[in-house]
Amino acid sequence: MNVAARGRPGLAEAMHAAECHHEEGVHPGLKGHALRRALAAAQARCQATQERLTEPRRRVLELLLEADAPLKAYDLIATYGEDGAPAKPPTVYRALDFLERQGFAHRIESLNAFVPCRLDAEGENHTAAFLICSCCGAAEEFEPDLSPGLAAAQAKGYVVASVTLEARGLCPACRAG
Amino acid sequence: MNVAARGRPGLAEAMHAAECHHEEGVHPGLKGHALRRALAAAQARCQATQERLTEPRRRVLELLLEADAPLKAYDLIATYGEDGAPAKPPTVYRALDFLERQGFAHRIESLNAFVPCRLDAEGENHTAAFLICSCCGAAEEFEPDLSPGLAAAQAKGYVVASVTLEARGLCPACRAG
DNA sequence: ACTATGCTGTTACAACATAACATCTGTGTT
DNA sequence: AACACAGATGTTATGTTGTAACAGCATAGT
Repeated sequence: MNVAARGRPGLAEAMHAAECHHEEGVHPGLKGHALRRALAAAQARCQATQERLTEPRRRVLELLLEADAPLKAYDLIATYGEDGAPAKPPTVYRALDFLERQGFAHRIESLNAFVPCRLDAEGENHTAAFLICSCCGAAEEFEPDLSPGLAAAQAKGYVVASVTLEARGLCPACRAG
Repeated sequence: MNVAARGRPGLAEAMHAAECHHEEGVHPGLKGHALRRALAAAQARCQATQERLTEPRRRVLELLLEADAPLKAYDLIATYGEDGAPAKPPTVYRALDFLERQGFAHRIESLNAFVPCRLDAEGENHTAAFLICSCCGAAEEFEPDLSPGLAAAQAKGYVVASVTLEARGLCPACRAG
């Protein structure tokens, strides 16, 4: 893999180039005012919970928010420095751990990649579920209805603590194109 | 990680040792006659579809079937040789690709580990879903009811090709203990 | 100021996975 | 039988993803 750092590409561009020629997806990535507003909101939520949005955490969240698509840890590492200098891996992985704990970001297991949480989750730890486009690489978060699955689990005597749900397919744009 | 190869441990034992003292889980792992029968069934299904259950494929499937819990690729690599000699990584990864394509095995993304398919899936490519015990490491496959999630996806215009569903929690044994 | 706790920086390494290419094996064709 | 093709394997090397361990720093409570 190792998509170059310039222009902050992420997964989408790679898959895009390989497979189709559609316009970029559903989540344009934040810039300028919207970006600052999202970071300020995260800051505020941290203050409310006695957590600290320190510089590496803020920076990693910023990179995720700017991106159009899921980012790999090593994409974050490569683009971390404002001057172009890469971060050390633990810096980024620790920030990602924090962001996941706080619900600011999610890991997409099937991609080994990360996205900022796009849902207004003032509410606590929601279950993250994703629709991942095989063509353009975009990943859209949605609120799954897990009731049938959880019922099945309870019927077997399990106590479920968390659920990962990742669906692959084609987004509307790529399906049409 | 790197659990030693002796005794074919897998994930469960590692977590087990670390966290609790329950008896081994839901899927004892096949031996002797049951094992041979499962392998013969796989062989038969391959002949029916013009596929070849070659030696590395058969061996990797055998190791998965014998195990009590999900196995990491490098567990398979380490225990591959009947004489104790390890396999080369591509040997095992290629066999796993084949077994997944045929529906004989599944990858559990959140563990980077593999299990044999425990469902009588004569029927084609079913969606694999797992209940994973955080305590003993056992992973139980079940048939998820995806209708609500798929409906939501279609409502957004997505065409879903495949779904990954992994739930973590406590199995009945560990919950009780 | 003192100290406990959590965060950061750094080095080094472990764990997971694949590219590339040569060789072999089975199958169908000439 | 010889051939050629497709797919499987063996092998080397390398790429990608993730963490352990420890030293130093910052913040908040006493």
